[in-house]
Amino acid sequence: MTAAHDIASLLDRLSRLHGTGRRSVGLNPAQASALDYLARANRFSRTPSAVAEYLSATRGTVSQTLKSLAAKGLAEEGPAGTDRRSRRYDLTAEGEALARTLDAGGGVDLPDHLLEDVRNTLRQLVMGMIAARGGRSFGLCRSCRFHRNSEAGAHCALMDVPLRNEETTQICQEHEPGDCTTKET
Amino acid sequence: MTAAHDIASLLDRLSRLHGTGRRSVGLNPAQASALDYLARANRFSRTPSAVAEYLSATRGTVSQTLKSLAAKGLAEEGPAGTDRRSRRYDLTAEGEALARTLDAGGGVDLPDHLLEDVRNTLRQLVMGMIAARGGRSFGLCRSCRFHRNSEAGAHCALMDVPLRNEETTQICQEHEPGDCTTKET
DNA sequence: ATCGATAGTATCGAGTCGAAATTATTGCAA
DNA sequence: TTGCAATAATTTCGACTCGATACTATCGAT
Repeated sequence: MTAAHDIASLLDRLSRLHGTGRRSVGLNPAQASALDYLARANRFSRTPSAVAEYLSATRGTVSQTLKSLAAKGLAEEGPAGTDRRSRRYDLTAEGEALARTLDAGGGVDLPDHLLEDVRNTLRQLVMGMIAARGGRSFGLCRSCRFHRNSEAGAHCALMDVPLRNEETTQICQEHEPGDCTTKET
Repeated sequence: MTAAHDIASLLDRLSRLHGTGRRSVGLNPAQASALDYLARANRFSRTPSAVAEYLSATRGTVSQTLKSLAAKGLAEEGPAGTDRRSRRYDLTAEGEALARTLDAGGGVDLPDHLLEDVRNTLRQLVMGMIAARGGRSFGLCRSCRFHRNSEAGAHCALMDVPLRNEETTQICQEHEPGDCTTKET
C-alpha cells in the first residue's frame, strides 16, 4: 500500500460520503457540482466549455447537465459576448438560493483550525494534479498575473476590461497564477 | 464562502480529477472503487452489504456493480460462511492484477512529506464524516479493539477466530477503533 | 411453528458519461 | 474573397450508476 494509493482510496470514500449528502435536494452530484461552479464563476467563465474543463468532463456531458439545470428553472441560457458560437448559463434567483443552501450544509464538521489545514492541503493537492495534467487553475482574480488594481478600480489585463468589485472574488477560467501563489488561488 | 464549503468544492474537483484517470482501464468509477475495496478487505468484509456501506451506496446498486465485475471476469461470487443468505465476492487473479495496476497509477504526484500530510488530513476528515453519520470505520485489525496478539498468532475477539498474518493488514467491516486511534485506522 | 429482521436480487426511470457525428461560427491564409 | 481548418456547442448512442421499490430466501428468537 503506497501513500499515493492510500490517498486515492481516501479520496474515493470521501467523495462518496460527500456526494450522497447532496442528493437530498433533488440534484445528482453532477448537477450539484455544475450549480456550485456557476454560482462562483465570473461572466467570462460560465460557458459549457469552461464548466467542462473545470469538472474534468467532456463538453457533451456538460451540455446535458446544464440543460437539465435550465429545465429545472435553476439556470438560464443566453449568448456569451460577441462570439455567436458561445453560450453562457447564468443562475436564476432560484438557482442562487439553492447554491446557498448547498453551501450551508457542507456536512464537514471539524474544529476550525483543522478546517484551515484541510483546505490548504486539499488546495495543494488539486493544484498538483492540475499542473500534472496541464489543466487550468480556475483561480480568483486577485491571485492572477493579469490582475491590475488602479485608483479607477480593478482591471483585467488579459481581457482588457474593467472588473466590478464582486467579480474579483469569482472564479475565472483564464486565471494564471501570479506572484502571490500561496493562498486563494 | 465558508471554509467548509471551500473544502466541499475542492473535494468535488479532486474526486473528478481522480475519477477520470481511472476510466482509462475500462472501468467506471463505481467499478474501480468496488475493485479496490475487494482487493483490500478481509474475508469477513467482501459481502455486498459491506461494500455498500463502505461506498455509501445502496445494496441494490452495489449488487449490480459487483455482478458487472464478475461478468468481466475480475471477481467471483460464492457463499460466505454458514449463513446461506450471505454471498462473498473474491477477486480473480485477473482482478488482483488490475487492482495492482490502479494502485500504481494513482496520479497523485507530490513530495513525500506532503503525501504524508495529505494522507493524515484526509483520514481525519473521513473519520469525522463517518462519525457524524454513525457509519463504520472500516479499519485494519491492528487498530481494532477486538484485536488480540498471543504467541499463537493474531486473533479476533469478536468473531473468535484466528487470523492469518496478512489478514491483519486488510480492511474489516466489523472494525471498531481501539486505544491507539491516531494512525492506520 | 410463526414472524419479524436480514442478505441479496430484479426492475424501473432519470440521469451520467465518453465517443462520435453534426451544425454554426470564426479567423486565417492563399 | 474564397476556402478551410479550428472552435463552441449540441445531439445521439450504448453502457452504466443510482435510489426506490418490491421481491425471495434465510435466519433467529419466541
